[in-house]
Order: sequence, then C-alpha cells, then structure tokens
Amino acid sequence: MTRQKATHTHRTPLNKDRVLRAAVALADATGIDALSMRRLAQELDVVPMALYKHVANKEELLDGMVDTVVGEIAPPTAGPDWQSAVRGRILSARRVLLRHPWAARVIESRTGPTPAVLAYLDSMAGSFRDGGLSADLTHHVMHAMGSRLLGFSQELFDAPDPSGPPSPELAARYPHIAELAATAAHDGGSPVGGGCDDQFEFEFALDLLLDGFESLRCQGWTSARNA
Amino acid sequence: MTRQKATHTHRTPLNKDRVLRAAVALADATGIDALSMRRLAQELDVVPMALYKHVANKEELLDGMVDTVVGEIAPPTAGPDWQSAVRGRILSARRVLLRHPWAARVIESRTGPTPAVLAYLDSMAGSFRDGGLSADLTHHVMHAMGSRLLGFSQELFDAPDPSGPPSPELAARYPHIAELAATAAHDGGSPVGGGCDDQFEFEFALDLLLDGFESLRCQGWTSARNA
DNA sequence: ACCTGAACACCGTTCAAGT
DNA sequence: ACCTGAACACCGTTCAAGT
Repeated sequence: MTRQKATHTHRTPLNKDRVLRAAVALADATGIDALSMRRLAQELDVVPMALYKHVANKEELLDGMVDTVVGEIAPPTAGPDWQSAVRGRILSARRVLLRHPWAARVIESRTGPTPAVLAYLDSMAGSFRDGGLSADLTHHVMHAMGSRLLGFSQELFDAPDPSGPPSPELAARYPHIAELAATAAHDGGSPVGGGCDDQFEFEFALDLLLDGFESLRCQGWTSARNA
Repeated sequence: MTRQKATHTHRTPLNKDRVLRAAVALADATGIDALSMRRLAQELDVVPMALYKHVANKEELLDGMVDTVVGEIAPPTAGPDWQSAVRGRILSARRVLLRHPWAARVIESRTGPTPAVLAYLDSMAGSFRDGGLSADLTHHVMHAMGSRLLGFSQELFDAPDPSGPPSPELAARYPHIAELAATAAHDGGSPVGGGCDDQFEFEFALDLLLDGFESLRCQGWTSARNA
C-alpha cells in the first residue's frame, strides 16, 4: 500500500481555479496556439473529459483565463490628479499584459466582457468621474482609449526588420516607411539599432490622449454641443 | 458530347486571384470561422489539394485576403490641409473594413505586414510628411494611430445589452458602467435606445488624435527634447 | 451517480499512388 | 509531369458503456 498506480496517483483534486492557473501557465510557456483541451488535460495528468466538469467548454476556459490575468492588475491608487492615477493603473495593466503575451489576443477574441474586465472598466470609469469628467465625456473617453485601458494597443507592425538598414529595393518601393525606420534606428530609443521602443510609443499615445481629455474637460465639452 | 460529367464541368481555370476573391466572398457570407481550406475548395468545385497550387498554405491565403481588402481603400485625395486628407482616407478605410467585418481580426493575426498594407502605410506616412510633420513625429504618430490607420480600433465591449436598462443587480455591482450605459441610451446618438454610435466614437478619437498631432507639429515637438 | 474510453465530425497538410 | 485520393496527426465535444 506504500505504492499507488502511477497513472492514478492521488493528487490535489481538480477545481476550476487549478484548471485556470494551469491553462495560464501553459499558454505562458508554449503560446496560445499550443493550448488545447487535450494538451491541458495531459499537463494536469487527467483525461480530457475531466476538464468539462469544471469548464463548460473551451470558450469558458478562455474567459476564465482572461479573468485570472485581469485580476493581476494593481488596484487603483490615489494620485495628485486624475491623470496620474489613471496613467499609473494603465501602466500596471501593461506590465501584466507583457507577462502574458497571449492575453491581448484572447481578450480581443471574447464576444462579451468577462466579470473581472467589467469590474476593471467600472473602476476605471470611476477614476474619470472622480477626476471631474462628465458621464458623457467619460463615455466617449473610454471608447477612445479602447484596448489601451487594459494596457495594450494594436501594433500593425511588430518591429522593423532588425537586420541592418532596409534593403535598397524595399526603400525604393516604400520610401516613407524606410525613412521612418531610419529615424527609429537613429535616435536609439531601444538597445541596439533597429526596432522602436514600444514602451515609449505606448506612453506617447497614452499621454496625448489623457492631455486631450483634460483639455476637453476644462472646456466643458459635451457631445450635444459638438454633434 | 453535348453533356459533360457534372462533377468535372470545364470551368474558368483556377488562379490565385479567383481563389482570393472566393475566399473573401465566403468570409463575408459565412464568417471567418467557417472559412476552411476544405470548405473553400468545395465552394470552387475543386478538390482541397488543388488550392495548394495557388497558395502555399492557409497563412498565405489569409495574407492574400488582407491584401485584397486593403486594395479596396480609396487612394489619397488632396485636401485643404493635411488633417482632412488623412481623415478622409482613414474614413474610407473604415467603410471598407465595415464591408468585411472579419478583416480587422485577420489583419491583427498576421505576423508581418503584407505588401498592400505596407504600400498603404507608406502612403499614409507620406501624407503626414507632406503636412509638415517631421520624420520623428510622423513615426510616433503612426504608432499612436495603430489600427485606426486602417479604419478600425479595438472595442472592448461590442454593444451594451440592448434589452432595456441594465438589471438592478448589474447596476449595483458596476455603478459607473451603468451610468455610462444610461448616458449613451439617453442622448440617442444611435437609432433606438441602447447602444452607442460607433461611427461617432471612431471619429471622436480620430479627431482628438489628429488635433493633438497638429498641436505637437506647431510646437516643433521632437522626442529628443521630451524623452 | 459518477467517470471515461471510444467515436464523431471536423481541421491543415503530407505523400504516395494513379493518370 | 501533373493531379488527387487516402492517410496522418491533430482538434472540441458527444455519448453510451462501464464502474
């Protein structure tokens, strides 16, 4: 009785939380494309169908993973002004999202917001309202921020080719892109040569938007007046 | 000889363009999730493997579909100022993307920009440069625009529940969200009651950014001075 | 009542056999 | 040389048979 069958070793019994944490860890380690119900079950030493006792289907698994990740974002902090409070929380969200590179894509793919996302957005709206923005302006401001509220934004190009300067024929075909790439490589915002500083680009857009919002707030902007 | 075998009727021979146009039409009609190599082949009255003569694999098919769609965006038009030229083109891109609701998600999923996307971005960068923005500022501005350059942006919530006002317990749990939903329903920017006017939200953020860029241009902003 | 193996209806893609 | 059917290695999920 000191040995149990290896295939049925008595383990911490499965529960939803353990399933979700294993799924997040697996996605972190192997990427979201390699996350399948079968692969996850294998990781948990469980038969695939055992997962369906804790999540209804794969969609619910992905929803749960999103909530797990969004739950890692730091709570709101008091700041000298509304802008720095919002800014700090968004940058915290960004650090979380960078730890889980698959999360942005999964969040995008959800049809509706999950409870943790709703709670986060509600709290963020509260920060805008506390800062003196009208409900009307807050509404449009939330839309304008889009995914940036959660610490990420859609980058259309990952990183310019890091292998030296662009090829001559590419520069000829896309002269303006080549000029931008040359500029980025020149001011060395990032380690060596190629690529741009994603963090700088994120904060550039974030601050431009926050400043724009504050300016509208000061003007007493309303959509009725401008529509 | 007046009849041919129904299963091998002589048709316009397949070529890459015909494959891509059929794929776009199929995605338009049935959604991107229903687009499989096998289903597309069936639509073209062709055996699945025949597609692989014209596209290397499914990734290349999706790349080609993106290029087909981006090719529908209107060329740049001359405007009284750089802002209205850029604005007009982006709103044209938006109309194209609304015709192909699957395209935004597919563009996001590409690892690198396709030729037509590069050409579009190059032309857009040219518009900023012609407007008097420095190469440095143009670079950051392109990043700040993100997917908005192509006429879409990440909406975190599709549309608030259209079935009347939010339930009491939801309003209690997410008071600020409920307030925003009530505001949106109130000012009736969209047809009846619930939901917000996506076009308004898009233009609100677009104009806020364009105004911010113009303001930075006037100030002679450079990243070196502000870093 | 609970658990689970086999099966179903799909995928994208390889490959060898047919013409 | 070209084309293509069958096969491979996967999916998520159903379902009936086992305990």
